[in-house]
Amino acid sequence: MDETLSPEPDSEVPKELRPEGQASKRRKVVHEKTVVTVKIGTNVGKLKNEGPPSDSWSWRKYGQKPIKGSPYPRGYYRCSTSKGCSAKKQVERSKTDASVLIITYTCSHNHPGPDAPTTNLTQLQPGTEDHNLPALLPKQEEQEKDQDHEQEQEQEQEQEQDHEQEQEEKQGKLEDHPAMKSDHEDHFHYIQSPIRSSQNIMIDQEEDPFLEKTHVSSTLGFLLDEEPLSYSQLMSFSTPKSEENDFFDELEELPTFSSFPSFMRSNLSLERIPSVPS
DNA sequence: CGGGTTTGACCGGCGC
DNA sequence: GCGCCGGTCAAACCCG
Repeated sequence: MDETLSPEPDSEVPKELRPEGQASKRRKVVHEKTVVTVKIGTNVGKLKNEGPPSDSWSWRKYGQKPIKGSPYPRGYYRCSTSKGCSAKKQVERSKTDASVLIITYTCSHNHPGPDAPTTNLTQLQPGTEDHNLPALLPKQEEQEKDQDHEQEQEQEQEQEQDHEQEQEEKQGKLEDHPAMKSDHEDHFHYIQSPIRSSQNIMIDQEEDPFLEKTHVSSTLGFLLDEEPLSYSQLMSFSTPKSEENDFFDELEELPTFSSFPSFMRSNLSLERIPSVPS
Protein backbone atom coordinates (compact mmCIF):
# COMPACT_ATOMS: atom_id res chain seq x y z
CA MET A 1 0.00 0.00 0.00
CA ASP A 2 2.29 2.63 1.10
CA GLU A 3 5.29 3.52 -0.86
CA THR A 4 7.13 1.46 1.61
CA LEU A 5 6.36 -1.52 -0.45
CA SER A 6 10.07 -2.05 -0.68
CA PRO A 7 10.20 -3.82 -3.97
CA GLU A 8 13.42 -5.42 -3.04
CA PRO A 9 12.87 -8.98 -2.08
CA ASP A 10 14.12 -8.87 1.42
CA SER A 11 13.76 -12.55 1.53
CA GLU A 12 16.59 -12.72 -0.84
CA VAL A 13 18.69 -10.26 0.98
CA PRO A 14 18.39 -10.92 4.64
CA LYS A 15 21.69 -9.28 5.23
CA GLU A 16 20.12 -5.91 5.07
CA LEU A 17 18.55 -6.78 8.34
CA ARG A 18 21.88 -6.50 9.95
CA PRO A 19 21.94 -3.45 12.14
CA GLU A 20 25.33 -2.25 11.18
CA GLY A 21 24.94 -2.85 7.53
CA GLN A 22 27.81 -4.37 5.72
CA ALA A 23 29.24 -1.52 3.81
CA SER A 24 27.76 0.82 6.28
CA LYS A 25 31.19 1.50 7.57
CA ARG A 26 31.67 4.91 6.24
CA ARG A 27 34.31 4.23 3.74
CA LYS A 28 35.10 7.90 3.54
CA VAL A 29 36.20 8.02 7.06
CA VAL A 30 39.27 6.03 7.49
CA HIS A 31 40.15 5.53 11.09
CA GLU A 32 43.72 4.62 10.90
CA LYS A 33 45.28 3.00 7.99
CA THR A 34 48.70 1.58 8.02
CA VAL A 35 50.19 0.60 4.77
CA VAL A 36 53.08 -1.72 4.87
CA THR A 37 54.94 -2.67 1.82
CA VAL A 38 56.84 -5.84 2.03
CA LYS A 39 59.38 -6.90 -0.42
CA ILE A 40 59.19 -10.60 -0.64
CA GLY A 41 61.33 -13.00 -2.45
CA THR A 42 60.18 -14.14 -5.76
CA ASN A 43 60.14 -17.68 -4.66
CA VAL A 44 57.83 -16.70 -1.91
CA GLY A 45 55.47 -15.30 -4.39
CA LYS A 46 55.39 -18.59 -6.06
CA LEU A 47 54.77 -20.35 -2.86
CA LYS A 48 51.65 -18.47 -2.19
CA ASN A 49 49.69 -16.19 -4.28
CA GLU A 50 49.53 -13.63 -1.57
CA GLY A 51 51.67 -15.10 1.06
CA PRO A 52 50.37 -13.10 3.96
CA PRO A 53 53.25 -12.62 6.29
CA SER A 54 52.11 -14.45 9.32
CA ASP A 55 52.30 -12.13 12.22
CA SER A 56 51.43 -12.76 15.78
CA TRP A 57 47.79 -12.47 15.05
CA SER A 58 45.49 -14.92 13.49
CA TRP A 59 43.81 -13.67 10.40
CA ARG A 60 40.80 -15.09 8.74
CA LYS A 61 40.19 -14.35 5.15
CA TYR A 62 36.72 -13.12 4.49
CA GLY A 63 36.92 -11.95 0.97
CA GLN A 64 38.92 -11.44 -2.11
CA LYS A 65 38.34 -9.07 -4.94
CA PRO A 66 40.11 -8.22 -8.11
CA ILE A 67 41.28 -4.66 -8.09
CA LYS A 68 41.04 -2.44 -11.06
CA GLY A 69 44.37 -1.66 -12.50
CA SER A 70 46.03 -4.45 -10.69
CA PRO A 71 46.49 -7.91 -12.10
CA TYR A 72 46.44 -9.31 -8.63
CA PRO A 73 43.42 -9.66 -6.43
CA ARG A 74 43.18 -8.13 -3.02
CA GLY A 75 42.57 -10.32 -0.06
CA TYR A 76 40.56 -9.17 2.91
CA TYR A 77 41.50 -10.50 6.28
CA ARG A 78 39.98 -10.06 9.66
CA CYS A 79 41.55 -10.75 12.99
CA SER A 80 40.33 -14.05 14.26
CA THR A 81 42.37 -13.97 17.40
CA SER A 82 39.56 -12.32 19.20
CA LYS A 83 35.93 -12.25 18.33
CA GLY A 84 35.51 -8.65 19.22
CA CYS A 85 38.59 -7.56 17.44
CA SER A 86 37.87 -5.30 14.53
CA ALA A 87 41.35 -5.31 13.19
CA LYS A 88 41.48 -5.91 9.52
CA LYS A 89 44.05 -6.03 6.87
CA GLN A 90 44.14 -6.05 3.15
CA VAL A 91 46.79 -7.91 1.32
CA GLU A 92 47.51 -7.15 -2.24
CA ARG A 93 50.36 -7.37 -4.58
CA SER A 94 52.03 -4.45 -6.19
CA LYS A 95 50.84 -3.98 -9.69
CA THR A 96 54.33 -3.43 -10.82
CA ASP A 97 56.08 -5.92 -8.69
CA ALA A 98 54.80 -9.30 -7.91
CA SER A 99 57.43 -9.51 -5.27
CA VAL A 100 56.10 -6.51 -3.48
CA LEU A 101 53.33 -7.15 -1.07
CA ILE A 102 51.19 -4.26 0.02
CA ILE A 103 49.47 -4.85 3.30
CA THR A 104 47.01 -2.33 4.54
CA TYR A 105 46.07 -2.55 8.18
CA THR A 106 42.91 -0.98 9.33
CA CYS A 107 41.63 -0.55 12.82
CA SER A 108 43.57 -1.74 15.76
CA HIS A 109 43.49 -4.82 17.84
CA ASN A 110 41.53 -4.35 20.97
CA HIS A 111 43.25 -7.19 22.60
CA PRO A 112 46.81 -8.17 23.38
CA GLY A 113 48.66 -10.42 21.07
CA PRO A 114 48.10 -14.12 21.14
CA ASP A 115 51.45 -14.53 22.71
CA ALA A 116 54.04 -12.08 23.67
CA PRO A 117 57.07 -13.87 24.90
CA THR A 118 59.51 -11.40 23.61
CA THR A 119 60.36 -8.28 25.41
CA ASN A 120 63.18 -7.06 23.34
CA LEU A 121 60.74 -4.93 21.54
CA THR A 122 59.94 -3.27 24.75
CA GLN A 123 63.48 -2.20 24.94
CA LEU A 124 63.20 -0.68 21.58
CA GLN A 125 60.27 1.31 22.73
CA PRO A 126 61.03 2.51 26.18
CA GLY A 127 58.53 4.93 27.42
CA THR A 128 55.96 4.08 24.92
CA GLU A 129 52.39 3.45 25.72
CA ASP A 130 52.20 0.64 28.11
CA HIS A 131 49.42 -0.87 26.16
CA ASN A 132 51.80 -1.48 23.41
CA LEU A 133 52.03 -5.05 24.14
CA PRO A 134 55.01 -6.64 22.62
CA ALA A 135 53.12 -8.37 19.97
CA LEU A 136 56.20 -8.56 17.93
CA LEU A 137 57.21 -11.95 18.83
CA PRO A 138 60.03 -13.20 16.81
CA LYS A 139 58.93 -16.70 17.20
CA GLN A 140 58.09 -16.88 13.64
CA GLU A 141 57.80 -20.47 12.79
CA GLU A 142 57.05 -21.66 9.37
CA GLN A 143 55.06 -18.79 8.06
CA GLU A 144 53.95 -20.53 5.03
CA LYS A 145 53.19 -24.08 4.37
CA ASP A 146 54.99 -25.58 1.49
CA GLN A 147 51.84 -26.56 -0.09
CA ASP A 148 51.59 -24.37 -3.06
CA HIS A 149 52.14 -24.92 -6.74
CA GLU A 150 48.83 -23.81 -8.00
CA GLN A 151 48.54 -20.79 -10.10
CA GLU A 152 52.12 -20.10 -10.76
CA GLN A 153 51.80 -19.73 -14.42
CA GLU A 154 49.89 -16.56 -14.09
CA GLN A 155 52.41 -15.10 -11.79
CA GLU A 156 55.25 -16.13 -13.95
CA GLN A 157 54.80 -13.20 -16.20
CA GLU A 158 56.45 -10.87 -13.79
CA GLN A 159 59.70 -11.89 -12.40
CA GLU A 160 61.59 -10.04 -9.77
CA GLN A 161 63.07 -6.87 -10.98
CA ASP A 162 66.16 -5.64 -9.31
CA HIS A 163 65.25 -2.05 -9.83
CA GLU A 164 62.92 -0.74 -7.25
CA GLN A 165 60.30 1.25 -8.89
CA GLU A 166 57.05 1.46 -7.16
CA GLN A 167 57.38 5.17 -6.82
CA GLU A 168 56.00 5.32 -10.27
CA GLU A 169 52.62 5.26 -8.76
CA LYS A 170 53.26 7.54 -5.91
CA GLN A 171 55.95 9.84 -7.14
CA GLY A 172 56.46 10.81 -3.74
CA LYS A 173 57.44 13.87 -2.17
CA LEU A 174 59.17 13.23 1.03
CA GLU A 175 57.66 15.61 3.45
CA ASP A 176 57.58 14.82 7.03
CA HIS A 177 54.47 15.56 8.86
CA PRO A 178 54.84 17.11 12.25
CA ALA A 179 51.23 16.55 12.98
CA MET A 180 51.33 12.86 12.69
CA LYS A 181 53.95 12.43 15.29
CA SER A 182 51.54 13.25 17.99
CA ASP A 183 48.97 10.94 16.78
CA HIS A 184 46.57 10.75 19.57
CA GLU A 185 45.17 7.35 19.63
CA ASP A 186 41.49 7.87 19.92
CA HIS A 187 41.13 4.24 20.42
CA PHE A 188 43.21 1.55 21.84
CA HIS A 189 46.20 1.03 19.76
CA TYR A 190 47.72 -2.25 20.25
CA ILE A 191 50.84 -1.93 18.37
CA GLN A 192 50.95 -4.87 16.21
CA SER A 193 53.72 -6.15 14.22
CA PRO A 194 52.32 -6.43 10.77
CA ILE A 195 55.02 -8.43 9.43
CA ARG A 196 58.16 -9.64 10.75
CA SER A 197 59.19 -11.45 7.74
CA SER A 198 62.67 -11.37 6.48
CA GLN A 199 61.46 -9.50 3.54
CA ASN A 200 62.08 -5.88 3.12
CA ILE A 201 59.52 -3.96 4.93
CA MET A 202 58.41 -0.60 3.81
CA ILE A 203 55.95 1.50 5.60
CA ASP A 204 53.90 3.88 3.66
CA GLN A 205 51.68 6.50 4.99
CA GLU A 206 48.38 6.21 3.38
CA GLU A 207 47.17 9.35 1.80
CA ASP A 208 44.32 10.72 3.73
CA PRO A 209 41.43 12.22 1.92
CA PHE A 210 41.51 14.99 4.42
CA LEU A 211 45.16 15.59 4.54
CA GLU A 212 46.37 15.25 1.08
CA LYS A 213 49.80 16.07 2.24
CA THR A 214 49.74 13.42 4.80
CA HIS A 215 51.39 10.84 2.78
CA VAL A 216 54.79 11.40 4.05
CA SER A 217 56.78 8.71 2.67
CA SER A 218 56.12 7.94 -0.79
CA THR A 219 58.80 5.47 -0.72
CA LEU A 220 59.97 4.63 2.65
CA GLY A 221 61.43 1.72 1.00
CA PHE A 222 64.58 0.97 2.70
CA LEU A 223 65.02 -1.93 0.51
CA LEU A 224 67.46 -4.21 1.96
CA ASP A 225 69.08 -6.18 -0.64
CA GLU A 226 66.88 -9.14 -0.93
CA GLU A 227 68.99 -12.01 0.04
CA PRO A 228 67.71 -15.54 -0.08
CA LEU A 229 69.92 -16.30 2.82
CA SER A 230 68.03 -14.01 5.02
CA TYR A 231 64.86 -15.72 4.14
CA SER A 232 66.27 -19.07 4.92
CA GLN A 233 67.35 -17.83 8.26
CA LEU A 234 63.94 -16.52 8.86
CA MET A 235 62.53 -19.90 8.35
CA SER A 236 64.79 -21.34 10.93
CA PHE A 237 64.65 -18.36 13.17
CA SER A 238 66.65 -19.98 15.83
CA THR A 239 67.87 -16.69 17.11
CA PRO A 240 65.15 -14.28 16.37
CA LYS A 241 66.27 -11.61 18.73
CA SER A 242 69.55 -11.21 17.02
CA GLU A 243 67.87 -11.17 13.71
CA GLU A 244 65.47 -8.54 14.74
CA ASN A 245 68.07 -6.25 16.13
CA ASP A 246 70.32 -6.80 13.28
CA PHE A 247 67.54 -6.25 10.90
CA PHE A 248 66.62 -2.90 12.29
CA ASP A 249 70.18 -2.02 12.78
CA GLU A 250 70.77 -2.29 9.14
CA LEU A 251 67.81 -0.17 8.46
CA GLU A 252 69.23 2.69 10.35
CA GLU A 253 72.31 2.54 8.31
CA LEU A 254 70.36 3.14 5.23
CA PRO A 255 70.61 6.72 4.07
CA THR A 256 67.00 6.85 3.14
CA PHE A 257 66.06 5.78 6.53
CA SER A 258 68.16 8.37 8.19
CA SER A 259 66.23 11.00 6.42
CA PHE A 260 63.20 10.21 8.46
CA PRO A 261 62.43 12.12 11.57
CA SER A 262 63.16 10.50 14.82
CA PHE A 263 59.54 9.91 15.59
CA MET A 264 59.25 7.99 12.47
CA ARG A 265 62.04 5.78 13.36
CA SER A 266 60.43 5.10 16.61
CA ASN A 267 57.32 4.02 14.95
CA LEU A 268 59.27 2.16 12.47
CA SER A 269 60.48 -0.11 15.14
CA LEU A 270 56.96 -1.09 15.57
CA GLU A 271 56.54 -1.30 11.89
CA ARG A 272 53.40 0.60 12.25
CA ILE A 273 52.40 4.09 11.39
CA PRO A 274 48.89 4.92 12.32
CA SER A 275 47.47 7.53 10.13
CA VAL A 276 45.17 9.86 11.85
CA PRO A 277 42.85 11.57 9.48
CA SER A 278 42.00 14.05 12.10
C1' DC B 1 33.58 -31.36 14.44
C1' DG B 2 35.52 -26.85 14.34
C1' DG B 3 37.95 -23.43 12.13
C1' DG B 4 39.48 -21.49 7.99
C1' DT B 5 39.20 -20.68 2.95
C1' DT B 6 36.79 -20.01 -1.33
C1' DT B 7 33.59 -17.81 -4.12
C1' DG B 8 29.47 -15.50 -5.69
C1' DA B 9 26.28 -12.03 -4.59
C1' DC B 10 24.95 -7.79 -2.51
C1' DC B 11 25.34 -3.09 -0.96
C1' DG B 12 26.85 1.58 -0.62
C1' DG B 13 29.80 5.32 -2.09
C1' DC B 14 31.55 7.91 -5.71
C1' DG B 15 32.34 9.62 -10.34
C1' DC B 16 30.48 10.86 -14.61
C1' DG C 1 20.37 9.05 -12.59
C1' DC C 2 23.37 5.42 -13.90
C1' DG C 3 27.26 2.67 -13.83
C1' DC C 4 31.57 1.38 -11.78
C1' DC C 5 34.13 -0.23 -8.09
C1' DG C 6 35.55 -1.45 -3.54
C1' DG C 7 34.25 -3.80 0.64
C1' DT C 8 31.61 -7.26 3.19
C1' DC C 9 28.63 -11.14 3.98
C1' DA C 10 27.36 -15.74 3.87
C1' DA C 11 26.88 -20.40 2.11
C1' DA C 12 29.54 -24.08 0.55
C1' DC C 13 33.62 -26.42 0.70
C1' DC C 14 38.11 -27.98 2.54
C1' DC C 15 41.41 -29.31 5.93
C1' DG C 16 43.28 -30.66 10.44
